Amino acid sequence: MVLQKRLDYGFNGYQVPHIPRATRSVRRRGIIKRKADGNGTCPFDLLATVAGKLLGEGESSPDSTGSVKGKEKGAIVKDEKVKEAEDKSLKEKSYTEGCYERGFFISELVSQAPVVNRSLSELPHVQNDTISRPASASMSSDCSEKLLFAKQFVNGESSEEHENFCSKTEREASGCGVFSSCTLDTENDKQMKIELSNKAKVLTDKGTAISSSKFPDVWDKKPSTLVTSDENVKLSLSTYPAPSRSFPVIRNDVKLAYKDDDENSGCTQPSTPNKASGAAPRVRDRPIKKLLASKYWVENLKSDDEGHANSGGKTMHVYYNRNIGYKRDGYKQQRSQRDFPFKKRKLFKCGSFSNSDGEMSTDGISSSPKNDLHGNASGSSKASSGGCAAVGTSVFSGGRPFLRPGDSHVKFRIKSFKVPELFVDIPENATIGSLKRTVMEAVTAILGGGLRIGVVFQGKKVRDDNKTLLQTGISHDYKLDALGFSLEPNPVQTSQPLGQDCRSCVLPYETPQPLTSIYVSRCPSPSTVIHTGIHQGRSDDHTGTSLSTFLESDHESAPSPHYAALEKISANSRALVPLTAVNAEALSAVPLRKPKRSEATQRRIRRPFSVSEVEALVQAVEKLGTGRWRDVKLRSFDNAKHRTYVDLKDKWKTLVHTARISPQQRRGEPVPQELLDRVLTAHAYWSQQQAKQQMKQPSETYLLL
DNA sequence: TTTAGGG
DNA sequence: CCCTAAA
Repeated sequence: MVLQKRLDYGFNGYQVPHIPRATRSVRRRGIIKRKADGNGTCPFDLLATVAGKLLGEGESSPDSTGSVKGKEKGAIVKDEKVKEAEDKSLKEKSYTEGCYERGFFISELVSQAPVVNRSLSELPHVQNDTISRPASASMSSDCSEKLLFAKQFVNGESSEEHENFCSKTEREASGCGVFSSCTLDTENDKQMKIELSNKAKVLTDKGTAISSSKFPDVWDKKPSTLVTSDENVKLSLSTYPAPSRSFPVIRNDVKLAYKDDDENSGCTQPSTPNKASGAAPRVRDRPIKKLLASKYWVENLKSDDEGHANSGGKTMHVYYNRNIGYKRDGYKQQRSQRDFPFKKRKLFKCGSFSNSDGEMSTDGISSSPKNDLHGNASGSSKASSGGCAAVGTSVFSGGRPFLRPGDSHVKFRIKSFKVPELFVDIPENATIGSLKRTVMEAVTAILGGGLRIGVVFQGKKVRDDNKTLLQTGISHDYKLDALGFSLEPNPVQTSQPLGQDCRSCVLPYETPQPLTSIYVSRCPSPSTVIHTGIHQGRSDDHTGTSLSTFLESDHESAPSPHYAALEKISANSRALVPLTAVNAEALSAVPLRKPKRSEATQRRIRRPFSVSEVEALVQAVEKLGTGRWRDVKLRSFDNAKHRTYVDLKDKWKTLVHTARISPQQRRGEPVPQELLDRVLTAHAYWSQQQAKQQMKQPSETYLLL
């Protein structure tokens, strides 16, 4: 759906602002302190990385021409259309074969209609396919959960690969996995879809593309390739919806993570390929590294991939099951264990907010990260027995309240925030750079807007904002009860973009469901940290989602790379931390709430106007003129609840501006020149009309006087 | 509530 | 997009 439309418009290029407006705003508001320069210094590069892999993998693609397209926008589409058919078939074939070769099960499902909002949980195995439509191949195994999973969507078809790290049996036997924490978010159909296009090339090779250690190579060799079609690659970075029986799930976060491992793997944008070697990497990799637990992690991650992608690989499967030491490969297993210590330590570093890099301004909140990672034994067991109905979004808290000598303050420590599912829909010919920015924007949007904090205490959601902590039961002396916070989308509903054709619509949180979860741990009284809390999920009022149970322990189990990956991703969400964490730190009267903005006045998420919307706007304005935004709204955006007349007015303002600047300076999804021309024409016309009125009015009044 | 503009 | 003065 998306693609077609775009093709119709015949443009291809896409430029993303270096620093998304939204980001700046957010930062300005103090939500995000860290600067996100389009240079790859931002933590979100991690995400981008995944895409990078996908893109780089296409070496063997049939339609790979090996050349790199220029930067010109538009005009590239024509030929592409012609080629599309054959390319498609080729790819399809290629992909299919690949899947079969690997013993994947391929299913075809057709969902022409944009079923974006479909509950993922409805179709455990094809959740994302639904979104992409036509032919999608989905691999699945007996194991209903996919711990790892990555996919590639091309031309509506999607190639994906799911990797299971455990079998049903395993899961059952082990009860709850220890890594529920790895879940970014599950049972959440909230997704973010981003679209943009660029010139970098992507290969739609087989599903294999995504996994396996060969990435680095491919990547390095071909930072960017060529594509002939305007296909989109969709990356779904999210947790797999937990089955009814929900188990902790680990997603392909891992994949995101490992890529950056290669110090110099060219996660760099096409334009800066050489940065790979030398000191340069530091600039970019550093942040990533911080997030990434360590190389060890990476290794493991890779291993995982290999192990699954290549059946014969000598990789190990890392299971994060504390109860059962399942091993498929002794060697690897050993290695994994060997690395544990490191991982743990590293994990702390990256997971803890105490990173003193100051970038996230979350310092000071946590003082003893290490302890935090080590769950309290009793707490752990308790947790596991609590039945992990892990739905994904859950919150925990644990630990003992920090008792202060004089007063009765409660300190909270939020261990981590998780970023909800992120859905990226990007043309194959998009550049890595734009992909990065896109993901960045997506994440920023999630973090910066439409979120509110939910508080769960003792398994119940605390809705009364006016209650005091004490009244609620949260006091400095409460036992091991869990206190949780959850990030939930604002009640603000989003409507579907104009009509059916939400081509490049950003699918924000259409439904109010918890987006993220936060792990909180009570600030440890001195050295004891317990962050194993269990909360029986309870349905949230209108959100219909439940805060699920979550358990976490790190005693025997080594932190999983997934976790690390998650942490990395989560790191970004640290942007959110300040709100709560800082408060806690400040230890103001009410540690949990930020009276002003955090709760009620959430900044709306950014929703770039699609071309279709622009067209509608232009058309309306041409007819109604400027200055009648309400009418414009009613006329063309009546059912786009998220577009207010002020928005339309603002959009028009920017459109006029856009039309006046050189194409090179434009950002975001390119607007057809034709439309821009109309904008200028209409603007000129109505300005003139207005001027006439101005001229007329004074005289009239004058005459009247 | 709408407009109109600056931020 | 947000915030607001004005209308």
